[in-house]
Amino acid sequence: MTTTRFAPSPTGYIHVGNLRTALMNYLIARKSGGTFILRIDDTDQERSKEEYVDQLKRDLEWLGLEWDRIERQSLRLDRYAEAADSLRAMGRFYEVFETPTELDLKRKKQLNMGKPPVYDRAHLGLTEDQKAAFRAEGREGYWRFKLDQERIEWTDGILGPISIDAASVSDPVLIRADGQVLYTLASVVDDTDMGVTHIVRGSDHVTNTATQIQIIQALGGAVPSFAHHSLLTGPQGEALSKRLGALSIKDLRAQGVEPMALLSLMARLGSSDPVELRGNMDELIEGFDITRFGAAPTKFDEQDLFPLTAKHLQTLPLEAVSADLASLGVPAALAPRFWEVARDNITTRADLAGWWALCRDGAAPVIAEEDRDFVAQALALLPEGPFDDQTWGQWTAAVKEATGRKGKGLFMPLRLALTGQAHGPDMGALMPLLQVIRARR
RNA sequence: GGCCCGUUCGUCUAUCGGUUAGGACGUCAGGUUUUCAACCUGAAAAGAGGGGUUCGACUCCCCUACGGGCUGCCA
Repeated sequence: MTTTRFAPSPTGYIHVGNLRTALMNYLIARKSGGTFILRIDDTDQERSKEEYVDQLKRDLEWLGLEWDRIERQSLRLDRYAEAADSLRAMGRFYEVFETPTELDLKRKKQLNMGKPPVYDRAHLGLTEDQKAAFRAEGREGYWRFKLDQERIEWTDGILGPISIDAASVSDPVLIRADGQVLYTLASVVDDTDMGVTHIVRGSDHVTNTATQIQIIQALGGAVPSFAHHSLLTGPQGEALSKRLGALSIKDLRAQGVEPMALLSLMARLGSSDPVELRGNMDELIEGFDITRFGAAPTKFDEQDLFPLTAKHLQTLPLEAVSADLASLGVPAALAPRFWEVARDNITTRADLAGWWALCRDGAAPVIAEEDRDFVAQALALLPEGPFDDQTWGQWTAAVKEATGRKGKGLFMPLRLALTGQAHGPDMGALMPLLQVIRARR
């Protein structure tokens, strides 16, 4: 039974990078008929906010990533305490008293001497008397996990064989002086308890994985299979973290990006499979393969979302946009034709407003100097409204007859005069919707 | 500084020693369409640099450069 999880910490809005992780885990679970858990990693009480939890759920719902189970770490504190006790009992946990300032100084010294900045285990064998002395100074102890200093190896689902020497990593702090359980421990306990079998996360967790494997083993859990995807960078290869604020799911949604466009891109970007618009979640699941992803950092350009959004909108039936049309004030009787005409010419739903304004109010005509006479002559031949399906064909035929113009030289000036734009819907279909011809006067 | 990963067309990438280095997106050019778009066809476009190993290297090894990550009493 495959079980995956998405474990965001609610300290901000989720962004495209988070989505990529969430989606991969979701697709793996769905592909195998397994379970997808949404786990709120809210052990950090100071930074976690309920507002972010709510928005996170809204984002996932909007995207259609349904979770089978939801968990919150803040509700599982006693489980972490039990795990800590058993680590203490087996001698893998030790209490230390260095202050952040002392640790910082130590690291700087090590760096200056050209040594790796790894915790030196100075407080590893502290006696009870020594601990009491530190406490007498007003210090509070916190707890580190004692790593076995051997090479830790695993076969990563994306990176392939990875080998990290535990000696190059500091013994991780798992419980803070104030008693707060840290991510490294909470995550491992949860993954084990919840039966998580596959973990896909960003490659920023690679080193964590090494230490977590040892913790899982110490606790007697089964080591899940890990896959670390590359991190997204901006179009120039710059770290995306600087712009992540602007790339929240919430904001992309506000910009008019459609869920399937976003999902289609994120399920393929960085893989060797082509990015192609998928119509629904099932197709996405069908076409997903984690082994196709590469280890190199992946450039992400949010502009790529818009062509996909446009393409997606073109596939939508009237029902999918009728609410949008109604709120624009498009009469129900005109809605089917309007959607037919407009849908090939919009990037986002918001663009509908412009086309409707054109139909309702007409457009400021654009008439080139050399076409002035031609357009005037043509307008004289344009019948009074309302127009129908035949109007454009009959009118242009008459204009052709009268002026001798044909092809682009015939049509483009008329398009510009009527719509003010060189690009736009099929004129024949648009004519019946045009209620005002401003070029006429 | 240390550790881990990476570097092939503009972009995402294929190639598990021998290929005209392939595809997708984008770009450009034609074509089709009495207009726009769509569509069809075609084209341009790539192995970071230097050493090895080998009959032969994009592919294996080493070095350098560059990019990303980690190096927290954050996640």
